[in-house]
Amino acid sequence: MVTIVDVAKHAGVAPSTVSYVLTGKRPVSAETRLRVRESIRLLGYHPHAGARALASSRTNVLALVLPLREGVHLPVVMRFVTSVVTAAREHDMDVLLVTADQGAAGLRRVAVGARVDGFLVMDVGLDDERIPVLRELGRPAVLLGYPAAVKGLTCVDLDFGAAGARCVDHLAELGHRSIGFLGAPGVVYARNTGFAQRTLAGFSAAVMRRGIASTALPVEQRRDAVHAVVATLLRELPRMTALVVHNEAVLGWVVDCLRAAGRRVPDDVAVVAICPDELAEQLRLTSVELPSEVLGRRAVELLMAKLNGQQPPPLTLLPPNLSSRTGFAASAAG
Amino acid sequence: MVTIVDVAKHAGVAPSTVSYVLTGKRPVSAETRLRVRESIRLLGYHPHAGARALASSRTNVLALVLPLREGVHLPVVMRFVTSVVTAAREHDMDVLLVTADQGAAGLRRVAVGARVDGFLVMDVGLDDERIPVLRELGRPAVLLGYPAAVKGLTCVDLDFGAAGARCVDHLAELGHRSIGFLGAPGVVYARNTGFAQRTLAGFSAAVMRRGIASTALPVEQRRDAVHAVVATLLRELPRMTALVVHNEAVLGWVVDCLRAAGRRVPDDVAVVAICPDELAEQLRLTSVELPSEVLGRRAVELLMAKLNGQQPPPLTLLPPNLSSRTGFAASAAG
DNA sequence: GTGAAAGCGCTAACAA
DNA sequence: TTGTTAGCGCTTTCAC
Repeated sequence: MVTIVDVAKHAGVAPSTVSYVLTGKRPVSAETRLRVRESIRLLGYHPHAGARALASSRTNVLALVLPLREGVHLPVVMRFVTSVVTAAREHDMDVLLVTADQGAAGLRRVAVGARVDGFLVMDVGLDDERIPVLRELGRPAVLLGYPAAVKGLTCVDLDFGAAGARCVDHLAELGHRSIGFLGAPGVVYARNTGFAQRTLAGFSAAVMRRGIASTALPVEQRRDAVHAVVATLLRELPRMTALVVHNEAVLGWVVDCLRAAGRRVPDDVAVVAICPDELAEQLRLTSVELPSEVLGRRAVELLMAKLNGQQPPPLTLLPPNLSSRTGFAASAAG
Repeated sequence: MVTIVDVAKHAGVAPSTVSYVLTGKRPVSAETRLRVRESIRLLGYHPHAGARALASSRTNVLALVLPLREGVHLPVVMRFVTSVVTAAREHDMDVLLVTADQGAAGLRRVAVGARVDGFLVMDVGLDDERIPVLRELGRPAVLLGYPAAVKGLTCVDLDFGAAGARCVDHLAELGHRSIGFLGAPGVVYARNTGFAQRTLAGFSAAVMRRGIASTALPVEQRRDAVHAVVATLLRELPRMTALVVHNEAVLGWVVDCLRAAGRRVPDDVAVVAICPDELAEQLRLTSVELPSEVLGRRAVELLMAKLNGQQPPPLTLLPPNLSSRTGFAASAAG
């Protein structure tokens, strides 16, 4: 194995100099730096991660804590994971996967065992049990989603409240006066999940403010359930001309069911979705983007800031971004 | 920070004894072992991963190399990831995420930097560029999917050839004499991806053997494309009474399109899918399971065997498992 | 069955 | 601007 001593000998310098060339923690003359770099390349030297971690108490690894439970849309998680890994690599960081089922013990294990420098925690609920543990561990952490009290934390999220309101505003400006809302499965609301409740709250406040008629319903991820709930909505809100859908898993079925019920989309019912752009693009629906990539990147950047001793604000909310898609509706079967 | 020395002092033994209690690499009297365990618990001791890696040249981390490119079904990847993490934890291993876009350099970096003990590589193609790199690195690796030449490697996969044949056998036994096949997007076949080609090969050989009429077509992941391809199939194979679908992303649409074309499923056209059980269950379709969980677990076990110096066989093929679902077809819209 | 002590490869304080 | 060296916390050989 090639060690730092080998490189030092080869370049005719001290081991510490090689270290400083690598970390940049102290100035090295251009000439030596070049020579050292060349030796590193020639010998194919890669610093030993463990030795580095031991000596510097920095691992250059961050823990990504994933949910993977009912109601989370897997493609969204994957997009997020990808952007986190990519952004992390740009900061010379690797990503260790911790699944939520490992729970608080898992967090403690990787933190106390000095396996990671910090945490990225996805899918944080309004009263998340992991938060006290994270506080206790005292390791830098960034949360996706946010609990009721954000003091002393660092959280990022889409501004779901604003997203719900944005959909209403858009539809209201188009003249709609009766708007339905289809949300996540009931269990998601029962679980006190921040994003679902905040979207609904934003929607409700906006329709209230404008005096628009509305009905909101949860939707399970089964085709027959979608069929039933769409029927209910059409019955309860007979003059409905627009629909906001915050449930990417059933979005396609909702459109199918509306068409099957004789409603043209978007002519009779304008559908606005809160979902990944890709999906909305595919279904040709106006939508508020679920910016997984931006969120992942931002989360990594906030974590890096904390690792560098900075104190970012407790809550970063990304403004919603509505894309109007008024082209031809893709219609096939159904 | 609590170190092994603290624990040793607290228990009144030598640091090495604590180490041996933890690793089990040499017998310790029941009495001392108990005392040490108690001290560990009391002090909340977790060994420092870096120090351990440095001293033992074992990191207890495995690298999971993920694809994340066009044509891979994200939920399947996630299921696989979950089972890998779960199985790894049962062997006291953590999982480091490496995305395929980091390429060969990424593999080299984590291997030479002694960040991981071994590799799990997903979505291996018939002529995968990462294989020579893995050979060169000499680190234990297990591949999911397999290249043309498996000599000296360790590969696991579903026996896709047998899966394709199994579908035909099942349908032939039910009396079907004209069977269609809808596969992955064209690009997947062009990329020389093992699983797609092997399924098709197994299907083709089986229909040939039985003298069954058949047509096979690739399917893109757009609704209109599905509509078109189903129309083509019904035209080309007018007496078709059964259909094998190996493309989970469009499976729902295929059923929709058949029904829209006036064919009852499964009465007029019996559909057999090769897809995750969950999806088939939801659509009430007979299917050959895509056993992500089993594959992930098996892959981890093979890797652990290699890390323990064993030499598992170069190719493990899981036999296909067909579940017949002949209950009522769920019909909603369409 | 247990202890003592020599490293593992690197970083960072101290020295020049 | 660069070199010297003492650890970081653990494993493992050697000795008892």
